[in-house]
Amino acid sequence: MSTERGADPRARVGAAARQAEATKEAILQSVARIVSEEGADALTIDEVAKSAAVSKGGVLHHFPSKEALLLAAFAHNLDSFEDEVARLEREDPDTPGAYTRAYLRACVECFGPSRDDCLAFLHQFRSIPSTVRLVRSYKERWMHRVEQDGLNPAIANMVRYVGDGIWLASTAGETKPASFDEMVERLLRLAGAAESGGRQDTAGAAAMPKQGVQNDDLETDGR
Amino acid sequence: MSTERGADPRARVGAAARQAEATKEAILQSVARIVSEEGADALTIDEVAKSAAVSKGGVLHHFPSKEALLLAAFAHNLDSFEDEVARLEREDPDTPGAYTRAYLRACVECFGPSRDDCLAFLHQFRSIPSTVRLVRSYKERWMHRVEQDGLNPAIANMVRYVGDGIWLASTAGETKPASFDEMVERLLRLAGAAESGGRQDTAGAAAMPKQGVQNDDLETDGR
DNA sequence: TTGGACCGACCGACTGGACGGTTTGTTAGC
DNA sequence: GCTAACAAACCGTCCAGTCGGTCGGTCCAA
Repeated sequence: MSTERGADPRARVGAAARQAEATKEAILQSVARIVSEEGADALTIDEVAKSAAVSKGGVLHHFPSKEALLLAAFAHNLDSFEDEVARLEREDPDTPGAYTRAYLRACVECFGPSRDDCLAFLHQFRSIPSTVRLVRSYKERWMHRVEQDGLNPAIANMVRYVGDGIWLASTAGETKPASFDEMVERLLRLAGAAESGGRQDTAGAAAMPKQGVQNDDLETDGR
Repeated sequence: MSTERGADPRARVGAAARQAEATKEAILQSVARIVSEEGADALTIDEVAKSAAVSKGGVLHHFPSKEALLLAAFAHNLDSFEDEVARLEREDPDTPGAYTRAYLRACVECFGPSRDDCLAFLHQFRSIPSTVRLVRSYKERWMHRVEQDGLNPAIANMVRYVGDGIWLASTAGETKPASFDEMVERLLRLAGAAESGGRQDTAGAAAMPKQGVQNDDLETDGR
């Protein structure tokens, strides 16, 4: 879990600092809960404050604007998704396509109870440039990982699109169709057979660092 | 094209009525344009009115609320997508999977210039019940068509998820990855080979009528 | 055919509420 | 006592929806 938001230079400690960190976490969880249970339109700062048992000023203290709040929550969501993919990848033997299979399995989990974590931030894609950038960097990490995965990129892309489609369906309230499991099985088999185009060079693995919330343009803490 | 919005009982004629219909069409097109070019947040009634060269009162005259306007535009969008699928299906020999292949091809077109028509109405899914119902009826029509398609439902579902994923990627501003065409080819082949579970009975084809904008709960015209 | 009654299409100023953000205060840890 | 972590009242803007009104067709009786 990447709850520690990347080594703050002026690392603070103490009871107060820990309390503040807990408050931030509560705020982010409230955002996720509201969006998933009541829809994106219900996401107001006042509502977040009430849900997190903090005042409006408290929310604005940690996240200087609603945009910053959205961005942080979005990043938090993407991070935990990537953590989950990484966890699933570790459970799978190191054959070509391991990452892609883990990615698919993580997407499938969206239909379970953890669906509440799937934030419906789509509506912000176009209007918030920083969100667009965040999604782009997320996709670049994905491409980077796929490159090392030694799988036919056409298959990897297919899996990604299916994953996005599953996510979309789940946020729209759909339930699993009868043939769902068979479909997943088929895809896993596709991603399991080393169709490959030959393993690309694996040098520079993990060369692309995870960015998390740290964005150049939008500080999420203090001023 | 289903531009004729289902036989109005008290069928009016005359120049005024035609003008009114043209105005409604202009309003709906403005909604589509604004959402695709400026994002869902920029969609205000004032903006729609300005773009359609109509007054705010004029917009509200045809669509009694913003919700009704959104619903009508969404239905309009879904309708034209289904029209496109139907057109593509007619160009494909009548083998099992014809519908599914047409569906995929229609989704692929989202990456082209017609992407502007892909309304980003997702953000309304949860908050507007009538929209949820609309999407559900749309999916039921899809299921109905797939049933007649004589294809393995797992494949059909896979294609649908990929289509949704493509749509999602396009609204997020992504471009086609290098392996895109190969992926589509693979899927088309999957949907072309009659993996089947045997053709289901074809009786009652088109038994499920298209609903279009006519909803029980939300009139879009008059008062 | 014409004139008046009627109606739908459309206009635009106005209102009331919601909501993002600011400012000023208060408390507690270091 | 200085600063971070909040609280709470407050402000300004934006925006959906209302409402009184205008204008051009349409219809029908004389």
